[in-house]
Amino acid sequence: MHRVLNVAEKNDAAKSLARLLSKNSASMREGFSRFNKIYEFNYQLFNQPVQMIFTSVSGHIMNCDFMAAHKNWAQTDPVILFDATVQKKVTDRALDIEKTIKREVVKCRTLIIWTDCDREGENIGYEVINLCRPLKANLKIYRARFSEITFNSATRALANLVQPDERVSAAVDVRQELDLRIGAAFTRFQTLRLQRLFGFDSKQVISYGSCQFPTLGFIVERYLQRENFISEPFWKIAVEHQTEAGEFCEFTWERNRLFEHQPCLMIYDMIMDEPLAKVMDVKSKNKSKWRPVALDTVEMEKLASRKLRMTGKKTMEIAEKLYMKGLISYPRTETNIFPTEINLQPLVQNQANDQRWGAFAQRVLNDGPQPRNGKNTDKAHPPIHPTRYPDGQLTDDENKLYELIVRHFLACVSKDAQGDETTIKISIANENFNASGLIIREKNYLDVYVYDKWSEKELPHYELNQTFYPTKIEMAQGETTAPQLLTESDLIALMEKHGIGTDATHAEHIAKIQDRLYTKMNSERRFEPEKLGLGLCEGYDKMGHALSKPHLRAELENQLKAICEGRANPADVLREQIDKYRQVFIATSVQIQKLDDSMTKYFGPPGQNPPPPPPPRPPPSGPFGDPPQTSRNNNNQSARPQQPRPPPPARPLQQEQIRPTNSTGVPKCNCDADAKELTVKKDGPNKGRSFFRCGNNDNCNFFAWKDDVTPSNAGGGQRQFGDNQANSLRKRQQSDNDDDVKPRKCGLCKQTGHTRRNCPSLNL
DNA sequence: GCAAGGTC
Repeated sequence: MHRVLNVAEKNDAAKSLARLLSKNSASMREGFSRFNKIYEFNYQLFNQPVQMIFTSVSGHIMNCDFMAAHKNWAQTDPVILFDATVQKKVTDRALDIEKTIKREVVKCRTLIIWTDCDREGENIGYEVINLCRPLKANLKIYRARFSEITFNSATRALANLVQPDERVSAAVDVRQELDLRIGAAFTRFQTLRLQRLFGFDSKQVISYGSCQFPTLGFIVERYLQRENFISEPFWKIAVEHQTEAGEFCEFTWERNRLFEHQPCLMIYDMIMDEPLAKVMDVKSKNKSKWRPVALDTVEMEKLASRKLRMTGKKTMEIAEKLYMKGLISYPRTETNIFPTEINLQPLVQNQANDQRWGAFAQRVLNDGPQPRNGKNTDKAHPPIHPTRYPDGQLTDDENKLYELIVRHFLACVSKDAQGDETTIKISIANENFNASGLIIREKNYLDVYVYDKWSEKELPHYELNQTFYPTKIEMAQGETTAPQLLTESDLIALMEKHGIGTDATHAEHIAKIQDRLYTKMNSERRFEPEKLGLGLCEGYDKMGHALSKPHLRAELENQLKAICEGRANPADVLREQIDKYRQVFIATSVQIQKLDDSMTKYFGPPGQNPPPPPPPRPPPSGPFGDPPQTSRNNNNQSARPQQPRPPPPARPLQQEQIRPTNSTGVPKCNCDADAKELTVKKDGPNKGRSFFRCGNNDNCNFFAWKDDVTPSNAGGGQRQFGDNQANSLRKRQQSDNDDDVKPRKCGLCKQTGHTRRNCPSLNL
């Protein structure tokens, strides 16, 4: 009988595939590796009986590295590493696996590759093929393509065997070689230089990597955005109403906020002239809050970070343990679609006796589990889900993560929450304000998914066209606030978005840049760069090669895709990329002073060992404060941040309306003379308020309130009144300030020929 | 002593 060697990416897959295809009749024996067993059974393949031998690797069994001659850091000029010979060979820890495969393949006529159907899987397949081909003449080689490990999928793969895809594998070879050459060259160069100049410990590696550096870059970029942030004031109008029954309702302005004080004040004045609110629209509609989509690795890490305060790395370690105990499915997956082959019923049933969520699981069983699926599939693994109920003790962390996975799973297969949303639109003096309320009808998934909140808000009843006087109309000042530092969840999302790392590795990159002392998680669990991270990013950014930005990696990713799809030749891509990075490397070594200067800012001048204490906290004058004096470098400018603090964005409207003033705070009028300060004498809300007019020309229409041209006084006003007071307030005179001015002018812009109602300045 | 990618 012919023998067929089948090799999967890991033992677990080999075991499951053998079990499914043999209908549970496979026998197991040991190989050389204690983790990778051999499973055997008879099968009908190509219309003839064969003996199937299933075994596995453990991911990659080979690694790409330099030859011994180039492994010595001190004796190798790093630039050579762009051209030095590299070789791929079996790693020490995979020697046992190699031995098993070599022993088994010589007994077989056919080799079938069952590695994961992604790019790395194809490459791992070729590692196996390259091991086997020299040992057996006329070995027939096939690739099994399967989207999940189920009977149907595996049977279909065997009935439709294809050839392995050399292009896909070649793309991975290109990536491996580039990552190695670039990583090693920059790491050795900067480590040796910074150790020598700034006295870092000889054991402290200052690494560069095409994933770790952009990850650090995200953190530094956000940090600098915060440091350089300039807050801008804004103004808004808030309306509140308390009904006679005592019910309370807050309305928000449809314009949200304005960045200029004057126009906001004009509108506010207009509203205060006629503060009668009219209900323009009352809408009520069903609103659903969607249950979560099936769980993939990225989402699990983000959730665990936000809800369990667990780092991505920790989460993956614990998930791995749960997986090894058979409690959850494979935790490294990009798939958030449940394959139709998976029977969800028994998986829900497993949870039905739990005290915490058993009753909910029972409800799901009664309705029939209906997963909410996302849009991604890696064609290798299902979404993360519980596979059985624990029968023994779990650690605290294991319990927490298992609970998260179960609750997410049950939520995903249950029903969306249902509610009724009411929105009320009112208009006051042609300005619109909205209020919205929510009543939850059915909590559904929210009953089990304790991580989501949906807050109810009840509104008073309003009738269409009803009018009322608000209890409070307030013009409030606020200011824009700086963006927050990144959480781990933010960081993972950014990496995902820019294609930095894979679902299996981003937690490792985040851990690595902390190990390297480039960044740390602060007490609020947000990432702030350390001096070393800031110095490195700033230095490289000044050189202008965007090494700390994600674009280079994204560009490589596009080229790899082109290789996979046959649009690009792997050798060409490799050569181009190596040439490009060699150039970047050379340019970097020419401009390395820029890195030294940035490092000097944080670690003091070079040549001192050990490094001096850090400079004092930067003064508020700039993002970094003034650089310390360097003994070697007289040109302090070079150590300054290259980007000066940007001026606040110009706001032309504001400049027209809030006039520049002279040293005593008096503005120029329209005929360019110093304006004249007057005070409102007439009784009314503005009595006693100072304003400016042209001092010498009746035809000059200039007017400005004094508190509008005095920056320290630019805040908003606040007025409160009850319904009974409204009449007196809305009768504010538009000519309060026009004591001695004829003819009457617009109360807003002080021009003649129109009134507040049709003032052109309201066309904001 | 270096990267990133698999996996135990």
